[in-house]
Amino acid sequence: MRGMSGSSESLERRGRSPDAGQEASEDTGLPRQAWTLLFELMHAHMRNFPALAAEFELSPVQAHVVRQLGEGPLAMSTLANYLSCDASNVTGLVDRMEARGLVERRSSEQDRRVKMLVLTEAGVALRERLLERLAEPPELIAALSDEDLRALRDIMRRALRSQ
Amino acid sequence: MRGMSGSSESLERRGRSPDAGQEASEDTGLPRQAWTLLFELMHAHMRNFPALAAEFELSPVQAHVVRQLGEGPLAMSTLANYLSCDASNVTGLVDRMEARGLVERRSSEQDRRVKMLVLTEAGVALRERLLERLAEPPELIAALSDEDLRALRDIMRRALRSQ
DNA sequence: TATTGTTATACTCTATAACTATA
DNA sequence: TATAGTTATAGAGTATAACAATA
Repeated sequence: MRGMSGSSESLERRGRSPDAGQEASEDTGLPRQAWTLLFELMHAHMRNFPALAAEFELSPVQAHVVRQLGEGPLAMSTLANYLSCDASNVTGLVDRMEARGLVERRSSEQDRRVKMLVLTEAGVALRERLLERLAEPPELIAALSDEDLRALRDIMRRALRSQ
Repeated sequence: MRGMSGSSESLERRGRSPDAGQEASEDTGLPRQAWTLLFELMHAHMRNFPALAAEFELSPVQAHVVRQLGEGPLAMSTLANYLSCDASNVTGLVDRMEARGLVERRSSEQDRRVKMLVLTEAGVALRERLLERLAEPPELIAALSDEDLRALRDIMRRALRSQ
């Protein structure tokens, strides 16, 4: 479909040799080396995201909204914030998802300017299938050894802890 | 801006406890545990990609094209392939980038149906700045210990090797 | 006055279908 | 006939600006 594309090319300016990122003292370059490779893998995968969303007849953004909307009512302004987009876009986005019966607008009783979004029953069901699909590891990951997987999992936990 | 949003929410259906992904036998769930956490970090970061592209007055897709176009002439159809989009879109995309002086169309001499894309001098200069910017590790990664960074780098190398 | 959501407008990205020029 | 790129058209996502309702 569209979106970020994958690449087998390194981000390093020096070129694409298998050990690009080995230059300079290892310690000064270490975060950059690790990040560059991680970024490459990320883009290789994100390239498939629009197609994955399309499996559920969702646009990439809609898939993301369904994913975000799991934790109960969310103000439209909060959603705009999560999506890093202008509030005006959320109106049309929610219009389309509401027309498909995935979400509902409910006026807040505390502040009548605010409209809270909730998934419909159909939305919740779709979300469960989507999350299940998203959690399927791609080949690139599934092919790693158990030792690497354990290490990767633990490193990711430590990285996300600081969030 | 827009795009994938970050989330502090786990993909696991069971919930968002710090050790979601710990359930079941560790070995059967290991790829999924590692992937779920990696996916979370990916999305947290991809959320910033449109803003990063905008630093260079590029749309996300244009930024991606600049990145891809580093290895010399590329047929428009090949670019469409890389972008996982229809060839008709590449016409407009390249029109806009050509108008900005970033790329040039050159008719192939082997097959006069084909047009090869090359970065202009300005395009090359922009690409170098962009790659430099993309290679900057985000805080989440930069904060990891050297030991974790080394392990992460090596695991990513092994994962990408199988590509 | 400030904030929430909407509307209006414009641009980019995307898909499909029909077209052209080559092969 | 088949392929590479274009054009036409339509829909989705995005930004900015102006607006109504509410705080």
